[in-house]
Amino acid sequence: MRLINRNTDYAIKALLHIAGNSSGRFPVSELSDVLKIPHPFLRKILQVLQKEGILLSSKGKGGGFALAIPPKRIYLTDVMKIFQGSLELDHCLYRKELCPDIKTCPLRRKILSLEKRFVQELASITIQSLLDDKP
Amino acid sequence: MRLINRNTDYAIKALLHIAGNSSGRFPVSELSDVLKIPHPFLRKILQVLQKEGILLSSKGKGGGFALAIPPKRIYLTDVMKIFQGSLELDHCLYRKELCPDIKTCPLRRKILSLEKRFVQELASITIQSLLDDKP
DNA sequence: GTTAAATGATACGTTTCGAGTATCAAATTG
DNA sequence: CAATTTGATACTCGAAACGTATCATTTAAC
Ligand code: FES
Ligand code: FES
Repeated sequence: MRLINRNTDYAIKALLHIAGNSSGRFPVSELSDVLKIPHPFLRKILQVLQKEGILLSSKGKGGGFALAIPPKRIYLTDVMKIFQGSLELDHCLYRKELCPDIKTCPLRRKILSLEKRFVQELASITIQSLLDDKP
Repeated sequence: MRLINRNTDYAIKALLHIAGNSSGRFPVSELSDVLKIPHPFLRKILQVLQKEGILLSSKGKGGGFALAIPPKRIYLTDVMKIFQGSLELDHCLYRKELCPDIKTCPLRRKILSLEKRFVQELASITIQSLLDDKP
């Protein structure tokens, strides 16, 4: 099962690098170098994080990206939502509204309850907590 | 997030139908009719379940599929493994063996522990337990 | 002010994979 | 034999994931 896609993973890695090194601005060139992520791809990702208010950016020489909010307030689930959409563990193939079985589907009830707890646990992970875990 | 794909879902629905109606053999034609699943697609799915020892099959007139083992012993996670591969919530994009960060990746540890509990809970679901839930 | 280095915006290409179809062969029943 | 069923397997199609390319804009340093 794919829990986390590349966009999210790269985003988290970039955020960890920025949060873990308190210099001012990090240009994409530095990040893509250190993290071995294709430059234009990472750039697109960071631009999204900027639009979403997680990163600040400045153009021109000496520019780059910096955190817009403290690592404690950057949640893994936020990043996942940005790059992967809803976190619901959608077992149902049809769009929920259209599913002919939604009333009777026995899988649905079971999974909804498991889902809730799982997402709650996921939601406790922040950039800060990931940093704290590092050796 | 896609927890369950179409193969798995269709497989579960077919298994529920078979388990819930104690006639002898269920030809694909009947199942695909009742469950509104394209005939050749469902057929392929049931053939896999047969190979995996979950269904019995017999050819020819009056043939079809029947459970090979009791509903209590058919686990959702077994079906998921068959059609979706490993249940690991693989956050890592690279194949595990090749991932350059596998030692240091802070996401990995966090997610592995959440994963364990989640899969354990999933693993409690069987065809029988789904049947019992039905109204 | 010119130039180099950076991001903003956005369009495009490529690969992968999920979902479903098509076909022929083999078995079973009557 | 004829009809009905599964076995095996190759193929198509479309969407989504993944990644590239390009041009415009801003900024700092010289
Ligand atoms: S198949 Fe749609 S809710 Fe279960
Ligand atoms: S990125 Fe490979 S283990 Fe985390």
